[in-house]
Amino acid sequence: MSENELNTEQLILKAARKVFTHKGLDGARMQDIANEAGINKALLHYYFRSKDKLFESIFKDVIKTFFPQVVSVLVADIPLFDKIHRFTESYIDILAKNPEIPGFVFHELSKNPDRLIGNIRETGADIGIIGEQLQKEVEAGNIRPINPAHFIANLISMCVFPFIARPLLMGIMKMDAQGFDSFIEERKQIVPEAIIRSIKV
Amino acid sequence: MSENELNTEQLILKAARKVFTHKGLDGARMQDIANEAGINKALLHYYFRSKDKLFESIFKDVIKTFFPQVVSVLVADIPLFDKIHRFTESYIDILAKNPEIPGFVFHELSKNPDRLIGNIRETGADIGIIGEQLQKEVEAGNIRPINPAHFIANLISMCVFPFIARPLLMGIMKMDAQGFDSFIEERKQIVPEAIIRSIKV
DNA sequence: TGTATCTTTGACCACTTGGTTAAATCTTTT
DNA sequence: AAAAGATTTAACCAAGTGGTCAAAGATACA
Repeated sequence: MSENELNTEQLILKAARKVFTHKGLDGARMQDIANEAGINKALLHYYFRSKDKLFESIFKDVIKTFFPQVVSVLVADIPLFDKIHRFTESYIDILAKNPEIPGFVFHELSKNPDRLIGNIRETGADIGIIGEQLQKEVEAGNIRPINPAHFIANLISMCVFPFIARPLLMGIMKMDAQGFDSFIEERKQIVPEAIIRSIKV
Repeated sequence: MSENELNTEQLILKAARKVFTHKGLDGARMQDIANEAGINKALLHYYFRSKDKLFESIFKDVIKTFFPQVVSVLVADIPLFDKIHRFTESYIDILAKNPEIPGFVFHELSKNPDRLIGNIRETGADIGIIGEQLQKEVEAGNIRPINPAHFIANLISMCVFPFIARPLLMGIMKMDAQGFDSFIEERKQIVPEAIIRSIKV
C-alpha cells in the first residue's frame, strides 16, 4: 500500500471540505459527503459525532491553513514595495488554487460571526507590524500618510473580490473561464501597481 | 386605513426578502418567512407556488432594484474624475443601507451562476461606455492606459469588499459596529483618491 | 339577502434530514 | 487461534421539511 493513501478520517475530511466549501453548511447533506467519500453515512457519525462537529473541523482547518499563508508575507521583514508585490503574487496564487474558499469563509462568517473568536484570533494575525512599517516610510518621505486599515482593506479587496464575484465579472466583462484566468493573472501586475501609485508621494 | 399599509403579497415579499438575504436560500425556512410576515405557512404557497418561485421573485427584485442604481452613475455623461467620486459616494451609501445584499447575491450566484443570464443581463449593464471614456482620457493625456475591466474591478472591489468581509475586518482591525461605520464613511474619500492616483499620468 | 369568488387557516402528508443501533467484518493482542 | 477491540455497514427512527387540502372567513356581486 502506497504512502499517499488516505485513511478513513482523512478521506472524510477531504470529502467534507469539498462539499461544505461548495454548498455551504446549510446546503451540504451528510449523504453528499458520504457519497463523495465513498463510504456509509453512519461512518461519518462514527468519526465526527455530528454535522456541526464535522463542519467545525473543516472550518478550523480552512482558517488555519489559509490565514497564516496570507499573513506571513504581510508581516515579513522586507521593503514595503517588495512586500506589496510579493503579497499580491502569493495571495492571488493561493486564491487561484482555492477559488471557492473566500466565498465559503465570508458566507459562514456572516451567518455566524462568533466563529471568529475561536478561530482567526488564535492564528495571531497582528496588523500592528504593517502599520509601523507604513509609518516609517511616511517619515522617510517615501509615501503619503495613510490609515493602515484602509491600506490593507484596499490591498485585500482587489485581490480577493474577483474570486467572490467571479460569475458576475464573467457576465459583465463577457469573459469565458479561460478569459477569467488571464484576467486574474494580469491582476498580479495591476494590483501592486495601483496600490503603490496610490500611496507614493 | 392608511395608504402605506402593505397588502398580503407585499407583506410576504418583504418578509421573504429579509429571511432570504440573511439566511440564504438553503438556510431559509418557509416557516421562518411565515412567522416574519405574521401569517400562515399555507398562505405563502397560495401567493407563490413554491419556495423556489418565491426565492426567484426575491432574487429578481433585488437585482432589478440594486443594479440599475449602481450602473446609472457609471454610464452617466460626466467627467471621469467626477464620476469616480460620485460613483463611490452613491454606491457606498446604497451598500450601507443594504449591507447584506452583496453577500447574498454573490453566494447565490456562485451556487447557481445560470441565474445571471435571466436577470443581470436584462438590466442592460453595458461596460462599453466607460471603456470609451477611459480611452478618450488616455488620448487627451490625462490618465495612463488601463484595461477598463481592471479599472472597474478595482473600483467595485474597494467599495463592496468591506461589506462582504465585515466580521473579518472588524476582527483584525479591532473595530466595533460604530468603528466599522466610521471606517465605511472614510472610504468615500479614500477609495476615489486611491483610484484617481493610480490612473493619473 | 343570498351566492359566487377570493382569501386565510389548521390539520395533514410524503419525503428528506441528521442521527442511532445492533450486527457484521476486519485488526490487534495474547 | 481465540478473545478483545476497532471499524464498517444496513436498517431504522424521530424530527423537520416543503407542500396540499378541505373548510372557514371575508368580499364582491346579483
